[in-house]
Amino acid sequence: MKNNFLQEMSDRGYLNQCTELSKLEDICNKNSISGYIGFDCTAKSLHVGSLLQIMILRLMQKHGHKPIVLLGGGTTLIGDPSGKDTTRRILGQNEIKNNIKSIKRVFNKILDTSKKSTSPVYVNNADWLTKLNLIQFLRDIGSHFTLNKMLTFDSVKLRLDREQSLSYMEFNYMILQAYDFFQLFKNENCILQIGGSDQWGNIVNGVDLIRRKLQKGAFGLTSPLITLASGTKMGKTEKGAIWLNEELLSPYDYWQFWRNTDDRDVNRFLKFFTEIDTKEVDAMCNNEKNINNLKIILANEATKILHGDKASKKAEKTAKETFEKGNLGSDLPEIKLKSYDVEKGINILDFIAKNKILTSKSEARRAIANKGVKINDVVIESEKKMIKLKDFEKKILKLSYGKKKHFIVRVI
RNA sequence: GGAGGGGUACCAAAGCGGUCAAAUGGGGCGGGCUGUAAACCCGUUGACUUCGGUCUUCGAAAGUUCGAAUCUUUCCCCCUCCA
Repeated sequence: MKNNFLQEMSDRGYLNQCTELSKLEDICNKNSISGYIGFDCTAKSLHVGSLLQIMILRLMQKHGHKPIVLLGGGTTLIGDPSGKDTTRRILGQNEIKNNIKSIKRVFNKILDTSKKSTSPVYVNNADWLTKLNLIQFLRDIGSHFTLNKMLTFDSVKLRLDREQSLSYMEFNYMILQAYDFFQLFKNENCILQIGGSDQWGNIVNGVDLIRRKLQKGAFGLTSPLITLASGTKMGKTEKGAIWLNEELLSPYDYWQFWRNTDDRDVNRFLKFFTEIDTKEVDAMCNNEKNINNLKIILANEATKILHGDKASKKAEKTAKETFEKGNLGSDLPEIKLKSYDVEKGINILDFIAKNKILTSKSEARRAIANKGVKINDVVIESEKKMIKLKDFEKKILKLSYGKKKHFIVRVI
C-alpha cells in the first residue's frame, strides 16, 4: 500500500534507506505521525548541507505529519564522529545555547508554524542528556549495546582503520543518539527518525533500543548524501559556507548560490530544493532549451522557501540588473562614504581592506595586479588609485571584485 | 611503563645548517574562453611596504651558530609495536 508522503519522498530523491518501509507506509496511511531529525549546533547557523533534511520536515508537514526538530544541545557537547576525520572543537554550553537560538530562526522561516497539528516541535536533548546518571545509564541503556557491534559501525571503523584517534567521549555519541530516539518515542510519540545516510547506524541503534526496551516498533529513514557534480559534498564548499541564516549570508548571495548551480545538478536540485511537482520538473528540463532559465527558477524557488517571496524577487531583479544590464541592482551590498573623506580621496587598497571586500591590503594588491578590481566597469590598473568625487555618478559608484561580486558605494 | 616513528602554510606532502616566505599536488581566489555553467588555458595563494625592502611563520619554549624548518635540551600532542 503506497503512501503519498513516502511516495513523494522517493520521487524527490529524499529516500535512501528505510527500515521496514511497507510497515511504515501502512502506519502513515492510517495516522499522522511524528518524526524527528537531529541537528548539530556547532555553528550560529546551519548551511545548505542541512537543507535537504529541513525540506524533508517541510514535506512531512505537507502530508499532515508532525516534524520534531531536535537541536542537539546535549550531543553537540560531545561531537558526532560520523564522517569526521578528526575530533571537533568542543563547544561550551553558552555558545551552544546561542547557536540554538539562532538556528531556530531558520526553522521558523522554512517550516509552517500556522497549523497546530503539524507545527514543528522543538526539543533540546540537553534537557535529558545532561541529567543522566552515569551508573544508571550504563545499566539501563549501556547494557543493550555490545562493543562487538559498536566497533563495526562506519563512524567508528573508519576512524580506527585510518589510524585516527577516536576518543571515548565521541565513541559514546551513538548511544546518546539512540537514547534520544528512545526518549522522543516515549515522550513525544515519535516513531520515526530521519537523517543523512551517514546517520544510518546511529538511527538503527535507536530503533533497536526501542524494540529492546519497550518491545515496540520504531522506524528509521535516511536521505542520500548529496554530492555535487563536481564531486564535493553539498555544503562542504571550500569557499565561504552557504549559511541559511540571513545575518551570515544575504538573500541575494543565497540566490546567487543557486543561480550558479552546475548544469548537471539542476534537475536534481529542482526536486530537492523546490516544491515544484517532480513530473513538472522533468517536463521543464526536457522542454527548456536554455538551462539558465531553469537555474533562475531554482534560485527563485529555493530563496522563496527560506527568505520569502519578496526577498527572492528582489534578488532576482538585482541579478538581472547587475548581470544582464550591467547596472546596479538595489540588493547589492552597499558601502557608505562620507563626502569629506571622498573629497580628500580614498586609496583603493585602504578602501577594499577597510570594508572587508578582501581581508588584507596584500590581497587587494594581488587582486588589482590580476585585473580583478573594477570601478564602474573600468579595470583599476594601479594600487595607488584614489577614489575621488569624479568617480561617482549621482553620488554612486560601482565597485566590482571579480565578475560576480559587486558593491554599491554611496557618498553621504 | 618500554621501544620506535612523527607534528611543515587551507589540506596532503617535500625540505633536514645559508640560494626557504619554504618544492609539488589538491583546494581557494583572479584573468581568458563561455552561458553568472562545466571543461580547458594563464596568473596568484603570510602581513606591511615609499616596491629598495621590512616584519612574523615550519607543535611550544630555551639554547648552539655570523646564520636554524633544518643541530641540542626540555615540554606538549599524535601514531605503531611491546607490557
